[in-house]
Amino acid sequence: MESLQPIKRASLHGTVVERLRDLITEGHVPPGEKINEKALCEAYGVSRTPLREALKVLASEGLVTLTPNRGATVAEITERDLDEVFPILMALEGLAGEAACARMSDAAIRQLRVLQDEMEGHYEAGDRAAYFQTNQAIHEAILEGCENQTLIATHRALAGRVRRARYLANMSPARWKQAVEEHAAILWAIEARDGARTAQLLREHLSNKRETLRG
Amino acid sequence: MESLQPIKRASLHGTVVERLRDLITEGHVPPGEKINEKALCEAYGVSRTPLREALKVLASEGLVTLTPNRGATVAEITERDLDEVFPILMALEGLAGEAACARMSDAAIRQLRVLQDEMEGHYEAGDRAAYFQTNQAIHEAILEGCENQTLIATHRALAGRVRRARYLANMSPARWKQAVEEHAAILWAIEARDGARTAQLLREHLSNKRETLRG
DNA sequence: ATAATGAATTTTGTATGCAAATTCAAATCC
DNA sequence: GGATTTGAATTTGCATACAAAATTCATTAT
Repeated sequence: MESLQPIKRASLHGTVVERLRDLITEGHVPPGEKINEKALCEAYGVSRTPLREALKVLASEGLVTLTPNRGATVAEITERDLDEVFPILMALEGLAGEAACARMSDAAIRQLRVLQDEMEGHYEAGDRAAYFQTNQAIHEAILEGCENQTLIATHRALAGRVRRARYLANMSPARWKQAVEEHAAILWAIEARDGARTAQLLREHLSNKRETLRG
Repeated sequence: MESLQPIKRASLHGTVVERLRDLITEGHVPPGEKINEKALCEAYGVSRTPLREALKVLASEGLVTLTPNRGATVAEITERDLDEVFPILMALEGLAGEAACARMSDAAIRQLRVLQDEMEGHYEAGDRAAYFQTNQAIHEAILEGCENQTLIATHRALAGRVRRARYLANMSPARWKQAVEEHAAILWAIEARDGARTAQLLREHLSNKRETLRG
């Protein structure tokens, strides 16, 4: 019975963390931008205490930079950061893909196929925003498939840091086509439950993604 | 000139984060233990504000559990947590070992040899505490060697969660001997700058470590 | 004796207050 | 005119205050 579930009382600081995290990872606040506590407090209608707690958490996630006595800024993403993060994402997604092949239900894999078809539709239509979103959903679904909450959380934190960079990057038509094909191959490997191949393809896919982001 | 370096003004909450993190990862506070804010405030001589900010950060690192309106407890480590964390640590340390082989200076590798000899000395002497500490230092030195700050930070956060478990586990004499031998092999691979082999050996070493913790 | 009730106490979550540091700009000097 | 100084206005960091929730504990009812 749903009515017997514990009522989720969202704490203010928790809500603020989520709102701010979305704001930053979705790219609505440019990197390097100063975060004014007072202004944000008024915008959200909360006092400085929960806001500052949220900023500390986001700083530990690497989304904001805290400078003593100077407050918070949205963290910048350097080329070096991308060089650091992508090898880790490759390792993590490879690991997740391998586990997902072993653990995902057939139904979950069919759902992945639905997403893939949907994404190919966005590609055909040339809808970059929708493509990007479905792409994101596919990567997350594979991660969910590994059923390792720690891996999911670790990946999410790192992926969040570079999501903005991926938003901004506009792929060439050739690269876009290639990316869709890579995704198709990944899905075949998953449907065949070939863990090693899935891992390998995911790593290559991410490696290529890194190259398209290179400035 | 040292006198011209910026004076590092440690923020209170940052200091509290470090102190509390050590307290928990070193196992001085048992998992599940309730964290009383008032008591900790008095012990550290700080007010609740910086302490609570620190707790939020540690919660996002997975070291403490925050329950709405009920405060903080030291996070428990379940077998399932270990099953989740170790595969990730294997992937991360493998990645770090591979990079370290390519990037570490000869001097740094010689320093690693010093640590290895030191650790073998502790093994001969049967000094588990000292062995554990040097062991830790070796793993950290390899991580440092990869020169990937993001990888170092990600690894540190995950390793911190299971450090307590490793403290508690007492290896059998046979397993202890094997662990020392594994470390020797890892160092040979690093000295030969054989990245692939180093990665492989590190993953196996961690996999074995996981097995000794089981039960 | 045990369980249930509810008032007193403690603890938590958020807001506010205050001192120190930083920023910005007008005023000063070269 | 441009650089430098100085002081008011912000802004930050920490402490404290207060309301809501949870816990404790004595009291009552079964």
